[in-house]
Amino acid sequence: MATETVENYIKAIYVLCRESPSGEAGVVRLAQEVGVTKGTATSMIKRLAKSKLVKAPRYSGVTLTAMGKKVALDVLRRHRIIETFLVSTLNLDWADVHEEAERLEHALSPRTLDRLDEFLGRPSTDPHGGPIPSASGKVSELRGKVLSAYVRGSKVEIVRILDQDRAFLKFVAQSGLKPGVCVTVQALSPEGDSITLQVKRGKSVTLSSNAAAKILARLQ
Amino acid sequence: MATETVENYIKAIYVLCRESPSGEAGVVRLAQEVGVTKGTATSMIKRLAKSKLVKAPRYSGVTLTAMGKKVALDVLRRHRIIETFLVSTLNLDWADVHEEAERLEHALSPRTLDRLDEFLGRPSTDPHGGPIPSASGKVSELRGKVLSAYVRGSKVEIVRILDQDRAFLKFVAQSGLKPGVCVTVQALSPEGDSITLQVKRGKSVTLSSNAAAKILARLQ
DNA sequence: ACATAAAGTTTGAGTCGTCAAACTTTTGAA
DNA sequence: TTCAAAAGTTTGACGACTCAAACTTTATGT
Repeated sequence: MATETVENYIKAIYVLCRESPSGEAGVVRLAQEVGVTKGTATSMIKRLAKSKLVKAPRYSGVTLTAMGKKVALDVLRRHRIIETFLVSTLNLDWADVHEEAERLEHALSPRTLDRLDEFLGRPSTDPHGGPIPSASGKVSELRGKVLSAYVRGSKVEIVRILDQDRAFLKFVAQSGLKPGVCVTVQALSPEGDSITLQVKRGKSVTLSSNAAAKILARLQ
Repeated sequence: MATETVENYIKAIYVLCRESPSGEAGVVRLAQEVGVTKGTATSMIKRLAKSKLVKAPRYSGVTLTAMGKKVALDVLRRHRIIETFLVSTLNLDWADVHEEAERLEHALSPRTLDRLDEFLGRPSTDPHGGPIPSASGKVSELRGKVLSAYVRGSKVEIVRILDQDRAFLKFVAQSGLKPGVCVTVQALSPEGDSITLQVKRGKSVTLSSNAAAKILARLQ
């Protein structure tokens, strides 16, 4: 069984690979994500490579093996089910649950996880719109484009928030941009590098394109 | 903050002190409880003593300091609230929840614990009848005597199961001796070293006095 | 193209929690 | 009372995970 630390590295590598265009995770970013120095990350990567969880050519990017991916999806499943529980059953703040789930995800037996999943009604996404991998390790990455990719006048539904940073989530919730909400692209300002959304009549929000790139939406 | 391992030792010491007549925990029993060798237990006790969580005169029994007791009650509170959740909300088997809670109890933030407690309706005991310490660290040890202490004909209510062993709990549940159930002492056999209880009309159970000493009950 | 910054690796050391085995103290039964 | 067994302690070693700092390789900007 993978240790808690190993699970954390694997999960971080998975996330980094997803969001990097090359599909590889860098050591420095990984170290930062896990909260260790780069030397530590390097030596852990070596161990992971030895146990066939990652591929890591020297002085190059890290990628998960099939085995590694399986572990990652398993951890992610636990993480997202717990987040869902914390928000929808215990009414914890949307922005706070990430760190809490981070700790709980390593302590759940498969049986308990399944009961929890059942109790929640087998949800398909977590509160941030992140898809919950199935028990057999399948994820349906939600179709949907980054907010900044739409043109003026588009009516779109928020589908997912990609960034788990507390402050950002707090802002997003404040602005009423939770998954499921429908908004209209009111203005695009290339000079101002920003996008303005109408959330409902009379209420609109302006985001930097950078921020808008962390929010996924789909037409209609 | 006490590490997970430290919390486990402290909790075990608390439990052993409760159940030993001298009020002290022995190293061998402690090691057994925590699942390590006695040498390991000794060295951990030293560390605990250094951080003022236990008193441990050389070659003598271990006891908790006020600080240690506070930690113990905090862990116990988490443990019992989680057990309650697992049984009453997730419908996990009565006999299985102990080990599960054992892992989860170290991963809950105070805020989440309180929400969980609220969700459960602020229960005062766990599914085995163990009292749940208050957030401020108070326990009301349930009044009630060991089953083997009653005389023939007594009508008593099961109050608590002291042993957390899976097989024993399984047997107890099977026999219908959960906390809250009323039974009558039908027979006492000093020769057979056993006690027979009538659980309901037509159903009776026989226990060794040893087993009966692990079940607490109170009159009427 | 080449200097240098950034990314990645290595080394040496430390902490935590553990074990096995040798050792010492206490205890209890003959 | 005495001496073996039980309880407790010490020692030396190990694996997992970490750091700081020195080092090497790769990428980049002028």
